[in-house]
Amino acid sequence: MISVQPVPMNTVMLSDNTDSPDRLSRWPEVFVVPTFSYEVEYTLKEGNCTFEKEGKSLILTRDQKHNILEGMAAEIYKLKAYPSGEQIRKASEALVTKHLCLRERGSKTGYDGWKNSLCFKMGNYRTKLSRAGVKDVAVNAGKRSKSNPEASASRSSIKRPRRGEVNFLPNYPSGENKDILETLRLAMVEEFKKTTAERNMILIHQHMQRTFALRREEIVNSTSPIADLKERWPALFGEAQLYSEFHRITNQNLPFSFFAGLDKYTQQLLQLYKKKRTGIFGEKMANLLRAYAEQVRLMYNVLNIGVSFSICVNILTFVHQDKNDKRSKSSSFGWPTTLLERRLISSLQELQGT
DNA sequence: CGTAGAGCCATATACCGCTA
DNA sequence: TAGCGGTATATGGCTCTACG
Repeated sequence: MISVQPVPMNTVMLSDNTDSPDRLSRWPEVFVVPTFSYEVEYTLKEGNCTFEKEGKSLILTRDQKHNILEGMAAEIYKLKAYPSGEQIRKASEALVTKHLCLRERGSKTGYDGWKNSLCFKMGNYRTKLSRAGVKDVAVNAGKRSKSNPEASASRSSIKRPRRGEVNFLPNYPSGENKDILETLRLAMVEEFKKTTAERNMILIHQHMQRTFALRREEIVNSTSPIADLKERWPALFGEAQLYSEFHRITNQNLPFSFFAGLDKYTQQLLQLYKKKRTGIFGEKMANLLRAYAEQVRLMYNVLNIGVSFSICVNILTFVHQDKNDKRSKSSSFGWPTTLLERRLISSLQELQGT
């Protein structure tokens, strides 16, 4: 069972200071096609008119196609250095949806060719960026080949970007270098030698933000044991910073997404519990529901924002009713009725109704 | 106008992690 | 452990540009 200690929303959590690229959003539901060069935009505008009138697709010159692919690649790279096939498919679909004249007649979807071209383009684009020294792609480049047989094999001893790791290996923030960031790291280690009451948590949070690139570099490039990591980055193992770091890497709020995921299974959980309330299983379920309810209540109370309404209502009202049922049978469920609880249930039900 | 060089797209191949 | 899928890299072919 996780213990939720929410991160105050007025922290700097959403403003990563990680340079190049600032991946502050996850892959969108609908990919936003960028604006291309003036010449290409004009040609597309004309082409779209012709397509609407005569149904003719546009024939692009080499440079025009290059401009489109380059623009698309740059836009995709802002979101992810290594997009999945599905993500490239979505981008291609968005492209031919916005510019109907780019729809291919030969393919079933109308964008199979674009998808293929974008796949290759992303590969070439990564090579280009890697040669320019962009870290999150350069880390995987320069591996063994016919001309370079002595080099280590690709993908060996390297932590690859996982699904959801949108900020895999960011460059240092502009104006910062390793020495400056190392000084900040040491300052944090010093802070952690103080007592909890004396510790400057605001300073630690700010330093953790600034040193994100350095930390990622250490984690991605070296396979340091956890003990070393704990020694070098003690703040990382605190609950608030753990959530913040997760957010910095994936742009996702860990506790919220956990509860959102759990939300889907609430009904089944409750039905399961209703069917079997006795024995060890029933006891475990009761404990589980109580703990969830407590966490949800805590989150709602502290953050005062509406997350996971249905789970709140489902669990809290259920536990509340269940407790009353049990009481009527002179068996305490062990759940204290508080003003807060009653206020919360009614306010959640109100919100649910709106 | 012919040619060399550069840049780009696309293909082939090797390698590695993941999974059934 | 074999097969699959994803990635890096080398390279071929094409087009464009600069230059003599």
